[in-house]
Amino acid sequence: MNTAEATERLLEAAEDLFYAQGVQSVGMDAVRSRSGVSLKRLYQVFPSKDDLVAAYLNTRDERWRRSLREFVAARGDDPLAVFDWLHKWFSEPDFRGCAFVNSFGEFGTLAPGVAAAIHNHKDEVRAYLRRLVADDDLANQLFSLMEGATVLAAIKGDPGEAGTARAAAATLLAARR
Amino acid sequence: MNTAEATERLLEAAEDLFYAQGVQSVGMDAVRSRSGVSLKRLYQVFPSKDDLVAAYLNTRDERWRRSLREFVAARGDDPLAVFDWLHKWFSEPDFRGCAFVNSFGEFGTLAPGVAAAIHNHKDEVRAYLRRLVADDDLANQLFSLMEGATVLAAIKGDPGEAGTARAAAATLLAARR
DNA sequence: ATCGCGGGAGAACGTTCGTTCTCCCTGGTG
DNA sequence: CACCAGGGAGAACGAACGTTCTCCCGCGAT
Repeated sequence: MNTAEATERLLEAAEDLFYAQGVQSVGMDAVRSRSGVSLKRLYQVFPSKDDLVAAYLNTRDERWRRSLREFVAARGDDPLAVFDWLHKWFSEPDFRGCAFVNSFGEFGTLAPGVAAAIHNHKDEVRAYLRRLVADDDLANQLFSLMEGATVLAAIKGDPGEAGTARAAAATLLAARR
Repeated sequence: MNTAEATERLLEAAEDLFYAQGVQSVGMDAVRSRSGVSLKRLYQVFPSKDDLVAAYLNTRDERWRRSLREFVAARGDDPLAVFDWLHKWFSEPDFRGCAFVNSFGEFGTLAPGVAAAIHNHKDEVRAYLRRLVADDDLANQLFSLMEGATVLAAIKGDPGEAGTARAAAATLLAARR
């Protein structure tokens, strides 16, 4: 097994485990078992758990935003499509909320690499929304709705929060015309 | 020191430490040191850390909701006052987001006592908003805005998120008239 | 004064976890 | 075939943590 494949398998295992159970309750041994990559190799690729966590967050950020971007683009960049995508996401069987918000809950401002990844993710999403609606205030309001819907859907296990936020977003969009 | 005072001091220490640093990274020794209550007494009052955590969340829930309720009542139960209260909360120097959302990030659905406390808190807040606006759909939308603003204010350290959510709430309220 | 007991301080125990080390096998090279 | 660099499996190590245990003191009852 070469380094590239080991990296890929490690990130896949880390994402599955960290997202499902939280970072702190997953040991490096669990990552080794699920990935099939030896501990020695693991520590060659990611010298510490912090490095693995940062890499997990950054790869998840990119996949998550790409999925959202492509879905919305296929709907002619309609801002309301964002909330339809949220509904789809919330309905996935292993949905457990925003990985970045959850990690913030676990680490707060303590771990610098983690905090940087969280900030970067939220900044990128906000910038995307601003491009989508071309109105910074409105974009910020939609962002708040997105985050709130995600948190509540995760806690309640109810994808319907996406519909609530969508209706609010529709009202906000209509008020700007 | 009697049991009642020990309980009070333990809960105060637990809340300070758990909220500031997260539950998992605070050991029972730290709670003992800050509270000045011996370990023996600690385990008499709270037989396990889980019990202490559940008690922490439940006392925090009650204080938090009472503070919100009283503030909004003093403004004639104006729903927008909710967001002014949020701004005040976000501006506190030790603000670190919603304790319940953070705990959800740490424990997910794993710890039953914790999960129950989280559900209870969110249900109570939602019920309060429904009483305030007498329109369930609108209440749910405002709830989403509240949660989103809280998450973003915590991550960015910016109390201004309350103003963004307030503006959105004003638009939603106006649209219902 | 003596006894007994509840409580304080903190050592101790067993487990878990991040990280490193040991041992052995493999496979390519001369 | 001899050799050795590298990697796999997992033991080992040191720290941290939840929980329990030991030891001792002080105080109320007899």
